[in-house]
Amino acid sequence: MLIGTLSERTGCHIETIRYYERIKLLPKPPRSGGGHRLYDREQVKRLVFIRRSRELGFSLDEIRTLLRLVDGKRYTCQEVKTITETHLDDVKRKIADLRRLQKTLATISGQCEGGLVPDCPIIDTLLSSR
Amino acid sequence: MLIGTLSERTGCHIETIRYYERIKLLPKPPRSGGGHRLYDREQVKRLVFIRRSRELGFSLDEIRTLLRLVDGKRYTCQEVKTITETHLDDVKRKIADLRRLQKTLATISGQCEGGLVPDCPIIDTLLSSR
DNA sequence: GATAAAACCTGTAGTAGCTACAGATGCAAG
DNA sequence: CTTGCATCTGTAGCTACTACAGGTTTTATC
Repeated sequence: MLIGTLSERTGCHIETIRYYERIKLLPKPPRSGGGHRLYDREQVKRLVFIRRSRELGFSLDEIRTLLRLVDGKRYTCQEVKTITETHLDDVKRKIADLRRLQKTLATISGQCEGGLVPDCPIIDTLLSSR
Repeated sequence: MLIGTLSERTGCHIETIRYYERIKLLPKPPRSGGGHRLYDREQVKRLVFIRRSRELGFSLDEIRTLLRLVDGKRYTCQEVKTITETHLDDVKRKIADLRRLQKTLATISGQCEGGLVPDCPIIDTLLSSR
């Protein structure tokens, strides 16, 4: 299987696949006589794992750790669960931060009538130190 | 006022101030005989504006636009309000995305008992293409 | 006036996670 | 044999900073 096929089957861009190889998330694949990368079904599985994890917001570093656990086959549920829950806490914190932002933005946006005058309560808010 | 003082008064790191100058968010300040940057109160105001906008999640590009409007003094409330509301929509979208993530993560984390067996429902989820 | 310490200077490289080239090959079909 | 697509390597770009290294200026103390 050539890189283009792997790309289609996983939904990862070709450049991304080569990038993952460079940073050692994917092993160096064997090559054809002309130097083209050759992949098998095992690599499809691995790349789908990576992609799925990215969709869930795991960092490449967290994914590297997960893959090491899976590769070593000596992982315990506890290790995996800990990584997941740490990440979940991150997500929760981000949501809380964004909610606060949303509130402030809605407030200052609501104060502005969108008229033609160059005296804008939004700008005023941004200019005042707090 | 030297860069260290500006830094203290605005809460921006010195490196960040120089960075903002490099990318033309801040104008090049006059220099002392020895080449040190000299700032006045006007620049404190401008930098506070930038900082406050960053805290609200505006990108440097959005801030550049806001500053251009303020600098030109020919902005209307409508222009400012549009930028703010576009940004607010962004924030709302991010919150929605993260909520979905949170749900999925909580679900898969809940399926896992955290035992010692190397058969983990989290890993299983990540390995399956959907 | 000498000296030491703090603050400042420039320029460059690193961070995350890709994406986008340029310019050179490999390979298959007509 | 040539056209055209896929692939190759290597490098630079993106956001918004941060962190040096190695040098100079300013300020404080003696």
